Amino acid sequence: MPLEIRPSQALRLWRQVHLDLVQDGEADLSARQTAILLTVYLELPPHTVRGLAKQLGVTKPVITRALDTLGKLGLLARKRDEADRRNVVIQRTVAGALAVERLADLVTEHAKEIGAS
Amino acid sequence: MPLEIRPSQALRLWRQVHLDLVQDGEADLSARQTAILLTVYLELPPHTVRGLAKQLGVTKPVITRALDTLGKLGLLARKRDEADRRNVVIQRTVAGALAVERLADLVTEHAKEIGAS
DNA sequence: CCCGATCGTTACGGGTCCGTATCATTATCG
DNA sequence: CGATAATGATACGGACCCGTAACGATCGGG
Repeated sequence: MPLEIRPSQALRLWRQVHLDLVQDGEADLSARQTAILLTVYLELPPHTVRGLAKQLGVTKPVITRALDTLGKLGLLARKRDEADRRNVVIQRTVAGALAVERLADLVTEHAKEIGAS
Repeated sequence: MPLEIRPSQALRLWRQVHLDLVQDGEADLSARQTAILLTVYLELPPHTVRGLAKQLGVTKPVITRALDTLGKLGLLARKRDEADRRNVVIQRTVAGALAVERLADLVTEHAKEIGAS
């Protein structure tokens, strides 16, 4: 069964969630960083710099820098692939999992409130 | 009727929309910038720097800088308030309205696909 | 009129990020 | 072997953004 949502509801949901993220002092992630974070947490491993760059349609340095920042925030971790030492595997972290879970709660919560529009 | 969505669906929706925004070469807006943009387009005018700062729980320079960028992108416009010339009124633009509309379509479209999970 | 309050902007030092080009490291295959 | 390919990181000049503090412009009340 498809998820029914009207454009006006979609926008209100989008705004409310972003408002909460800002107000709660969460890290001010860009769309790119968010896309990377969620891809790592939702798609099956392994995740590499090259793979992410291809999926997002951006260059490799963009991914490297985003990983620098997300790593500094503790939301993701890098590990050398021992099988092929050219590769770097991007891994999840406890803090990252919590942040993603929190985002999911935020969305579902605001979705409930948005019923009547 | 409340909008029913499960956490796993919420995350998939969030990822898909962000992925589209990145892939389509849209401006890489931060959470703060998105919150400002949607607030201006969804809430009743007038919008001022001070009012936005209070709503988002950030300082005034944050709003000023975000308006610099969003203005440069053509998504918002500034105008001096002639009644009280200390104030600046933030206004919508055609390009901004289109971008917001496009975001709404993106969300509703992906919501439809996400039914079975 | 003038003095305090209010508004948005700017200055500052420091961090992040951009795209392009180049790099070192590692793997692969003739 | 050695040459080539592939991966992720780095250098670069330039742009953006941060938080704190100060600023000029404007309004309003005594």
